[in-house]
Amino acid sequence: MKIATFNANSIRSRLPIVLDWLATHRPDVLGIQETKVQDADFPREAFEAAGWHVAFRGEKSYNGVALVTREPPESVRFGFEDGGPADETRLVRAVVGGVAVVNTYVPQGRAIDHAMYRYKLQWYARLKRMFAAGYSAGQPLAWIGDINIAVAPIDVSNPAAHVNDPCYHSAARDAFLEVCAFGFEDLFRKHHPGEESYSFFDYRVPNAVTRNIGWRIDYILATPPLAQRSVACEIDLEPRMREKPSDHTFMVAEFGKQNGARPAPDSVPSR
DNA sequence: ATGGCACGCATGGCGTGA
Repeated sequence: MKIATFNANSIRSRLPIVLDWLATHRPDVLGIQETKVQDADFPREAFEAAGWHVAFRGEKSYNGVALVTREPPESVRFGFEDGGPADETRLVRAVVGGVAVVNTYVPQGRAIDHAMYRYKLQWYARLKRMFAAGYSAGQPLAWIGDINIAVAPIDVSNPAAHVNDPCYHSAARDAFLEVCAFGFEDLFRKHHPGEESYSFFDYRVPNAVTRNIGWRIDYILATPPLAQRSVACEIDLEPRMREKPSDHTFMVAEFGKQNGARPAPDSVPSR
């Protein structure tokens, strides 16, 4: 099984790159963030013509998430259901091949003295409650997406220069780690301890990819039953080197067969 | 790396991203 994530920075602008990547890598599920398109204009037909299922929720210009799958997904739901802002264009979840998948576009935060930063911290707290209420660390569960945190110094170039950046500030790192305490393991770091690799490269930095100046802010996180099955997790820099790239690139994790064959009874999230 | 890019928009400069 393969699970992948990609912040597209406009799915319409990135359609050729996404369709090429899907055809080459054939993931079971690809979570996309920042589709930047309202649902009526989402290029659904292009995915379906290529044989993919796609579930999406977006808005004009901003945000937007999607799940692209080889098989029809089960139990697709958008947004929080906790009485706060649903943010349906930042959170989509489903069950794919017996694995629960939560795909998020966490708010970036703008600046640590901005209201959106407080909202970002609340977002992690809401995620923690959502996982605690609807899932178990004993079930195969993946939390994927643009999570907008470099969690350790090796996850951003020149970390000392970014201590007040909303994607590296200690309060946000702590809030992210609080969600991870539910039982998530960072699969890229599991397979590449100590490696300084990034998933985002600012357009404004010349030759950022070849100079390796960027951020690792996209993640594939897994609960123990799923993490134990992971055999690889890679950042694919090739799409970031193409013409008209996103500023992020793809990450993909591969999993071996589960022990036993059938999912645990609690593998479907409860309401 | 942060003046420098790219996105979408009832566009012709602006808000946003990270």
